[in-house]
Amino acid sequence: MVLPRAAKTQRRTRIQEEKEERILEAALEVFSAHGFRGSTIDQIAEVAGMSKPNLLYYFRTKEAMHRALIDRVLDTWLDPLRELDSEGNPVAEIRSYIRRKLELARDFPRESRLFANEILQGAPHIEDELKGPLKQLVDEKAEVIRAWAKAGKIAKCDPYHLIFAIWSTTQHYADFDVQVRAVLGQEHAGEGRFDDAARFLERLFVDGLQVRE
Amino acid sequence: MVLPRAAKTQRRTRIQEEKEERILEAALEVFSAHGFRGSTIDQIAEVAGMSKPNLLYYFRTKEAMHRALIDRVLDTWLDPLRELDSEGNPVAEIRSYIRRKLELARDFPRESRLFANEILQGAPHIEDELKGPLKQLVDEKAEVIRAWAKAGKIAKCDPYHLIFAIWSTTQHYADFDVQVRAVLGQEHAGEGRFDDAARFLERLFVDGLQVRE
DNA sequence: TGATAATTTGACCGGTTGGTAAACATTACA
DNA sequence: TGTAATGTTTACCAACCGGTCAAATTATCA
Repeated sequence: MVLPRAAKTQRRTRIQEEKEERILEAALEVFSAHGFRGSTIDQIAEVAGMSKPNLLYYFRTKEAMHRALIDRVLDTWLDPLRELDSEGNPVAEIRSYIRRKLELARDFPRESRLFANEILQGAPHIEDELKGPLKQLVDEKAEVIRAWAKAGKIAKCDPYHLIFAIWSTTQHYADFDVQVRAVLGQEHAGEGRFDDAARFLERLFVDGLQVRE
Repeated sequence: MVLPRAAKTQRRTRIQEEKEERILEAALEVFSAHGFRGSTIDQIAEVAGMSKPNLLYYFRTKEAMHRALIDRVLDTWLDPLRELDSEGNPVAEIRSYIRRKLELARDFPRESRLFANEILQGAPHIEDELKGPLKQLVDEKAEVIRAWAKAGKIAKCDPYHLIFAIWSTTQHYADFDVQVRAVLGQEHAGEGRFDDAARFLERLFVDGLQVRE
């Protein structure tokens, strides 16, 4: 039989799990570096150390690979925001949200670039995720922030734009890494830039959120 | 004769100027939406309303189009930073820098995305510009900011990361527009989000830069 | 107006790319 | 062990894509 393609069987075999894992790892490497259109199945196959038809045995199309990858990575990507705790100390919560996001940018830049590529080009494959789960989560957390402001625990500010500002400043160090490196030059080539960024951003946001008068 | 290709002649004809203009406008539309690799000459030709060989009469290769486009847009893109005046009032200067960058993101989102696409994928075509003119300009302006901090006119902070933060927060509204729209939802679909962003960002940075104690 | 240069186009080419078909190899399991 | 299901590979195809060429059309100007 030729068809099953890991769908008909109830239980996934050991080989299926291993190979799908290897493929998605390779797909992350390639898609995050060149975008969907700029990536080829051959490139992914080479990184995975498998033949092209073999990849297509596990994922019927290039789109299916991309989709599976996005589904897998999206949850992890949103975890830091989910952890924002309405019961905690507001300023401390936001500070550690920034730190977690920056750690993600440092440790998982490929995941960040995967989404950046996608959104930059109009989010043709993840529009539903943006308008559904993402919006829902942001709405919920924006309400938490708004409540903090109302209670006088942080300065009044637009919670949506605060979240955008935290996203953009932290992800910048993953998505625009080559620019950051180019501007900072050789002397800051190490990972120290993330510590500098953390210090700067925590100060910027924490001072900006302090209640005035 | 078949060859000239707008190079042999000393003076560019009216037709040459018009057509090159049309092509670069179309190229901006397409490259900014799909990235270099994701764009095809046919797409650009269709947007420009010209035939593919006709484009290639004015620009020998796809790369030449891209290169001409980047050269043309880069200067405009860096103008706001150039205008940062060491003689002016520090806080006012930074505030108006933010405002100008945000206006650029609102009025020229395609130009922003053009660079974002390029940098995100490792800046294969503009590495020299990043390490040369861009770094030079940023170094110069970082020194201005550092001097302001040293003179006690603004809070001490890492000037490079301050510039990165301003870049990322403002360009976010151009580069990740679909995400911003998706999260804000229908109700904020108009251009009002740029005014909200301006209010938020000016407050964030200005408060964050106020000298403490 | 006529000749020359500039511009435009349709037909085409070779390489790449996503994807398929079918033969072959390996694994799981009764 | 035998056999059916699963996994892998070779050869291949059709569409696409960057770019060329030569012929045809249009603009320029003496």
